[in-house]
Amino acid sequence: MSSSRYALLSLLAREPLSGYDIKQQMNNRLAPFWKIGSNQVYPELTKMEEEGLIRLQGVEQHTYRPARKLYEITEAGRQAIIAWTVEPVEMDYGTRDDFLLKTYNTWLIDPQTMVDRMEHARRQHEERLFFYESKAEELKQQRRLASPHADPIASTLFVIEFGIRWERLYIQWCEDMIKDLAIANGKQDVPDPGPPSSSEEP
Amino acid sequence: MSSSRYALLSLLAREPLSGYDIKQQMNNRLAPFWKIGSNQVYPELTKMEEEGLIRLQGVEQHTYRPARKLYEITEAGRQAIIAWTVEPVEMDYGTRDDFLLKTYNTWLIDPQTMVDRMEHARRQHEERLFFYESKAEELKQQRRLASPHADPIASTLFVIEFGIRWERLYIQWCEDMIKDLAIANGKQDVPDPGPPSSSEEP
DNA sequence: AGCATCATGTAATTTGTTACATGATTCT
DNA sequence: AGAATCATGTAACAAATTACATGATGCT
Repeated sequence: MSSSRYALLSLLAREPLSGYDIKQQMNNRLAPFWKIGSNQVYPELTKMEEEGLIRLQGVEQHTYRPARKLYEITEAGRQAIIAWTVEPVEMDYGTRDDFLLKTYNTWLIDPQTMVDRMEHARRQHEERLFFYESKAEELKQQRRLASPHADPIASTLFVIEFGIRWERLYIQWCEDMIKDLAIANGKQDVPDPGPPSSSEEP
Repeated sequence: MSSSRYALLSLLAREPLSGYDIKQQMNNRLAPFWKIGSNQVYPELTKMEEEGLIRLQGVEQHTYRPARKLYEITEAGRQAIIAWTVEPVEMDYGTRDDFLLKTYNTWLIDPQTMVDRMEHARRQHEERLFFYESKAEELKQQRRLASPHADPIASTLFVIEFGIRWERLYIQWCEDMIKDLAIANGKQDVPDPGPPSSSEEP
């Protein structure tokens, strides 16, 4: 069974949501860790309802727009998400990141072009870092200090914290590579592998 | 077009390889960043040959076993991988990590169980860290210091360096979460992180 | 004797992506 | 006027996983 269904259940374990809500939340909370399209959300919700993991809590009808179907998790669903969460994971080696793969090809590319790409990547990750940092601030306000380990917000903060560290790492790594390439470029005995010499192409 | 084909080309840009070699190298070099099954490798090689991006360099026949088909990259292939590498990437939010998703559900789980899982994860990442570190040492010996930016080994080191930092981050994050949960778990003893504490379920 | 390695591949199935379709409302 | 938002979904396609199939050799 795909983990995507458990991503849905993980959200529904916290509060009742519609399919639309779920998609939105993926971009605001689980954001960088899980993304899913409507094509997967709606059929999966139907399936999970049939299996009794969730149930329709109610339908909001605004006359002019499609019915908003709110789902809530059932006790069976709760047990299912707990059972899955508790299963030990084997680390997957399959984290695919295009930029990393491209970095592996640095030797094929004019250094200045590569530096440009790395600065581009760095900027993207900086943006996301800011996003996470403000998200984290916001959540820290809401956290119930009483029973932190049973508080969903504390769990969200774990994940956000990971995101923050990940973005910092990415930014730092980009900067360090840029430095390395600058040194290499500086020596300029470059018998370079050819193509688009200076500023821009494709 | 899937990036997987460019993973193949990235390897073939460095040296001629067979489909089997490619699979092996994914576990020794690109390891954590790209994985692929034989079902994708062989058909993709056929397709790329038809498109003129690679060509059959030779076939080694050992009588008793299947022919070993060595492929080499063509000039068209070289241009293709360069063009792809130079294309700016838009950061993808889709990095899926089951453990991160499970962490999001910490609040549902008995803290001690969660701590056990985090220790398990930490151990896995420690193993991989050691692997990367020794890999990096090995490669640093081979690096040609003359023109570092045109040296494929230097590019590999960029990627390995990322892996090293990533594993360190993961380990540190696990440790910090464990500490947090220990505090939450509270007044109890909470022995030092080390012995796999048994008393487990599913 | 039994299992891992080398080496190619195919088949079946599940996942995931991209695009499309509808349609009133509110924001710019 | 035109775009974005809310809200459901479907269809077509692309990609990935899992399992299977073959088969000699070498290692334990």
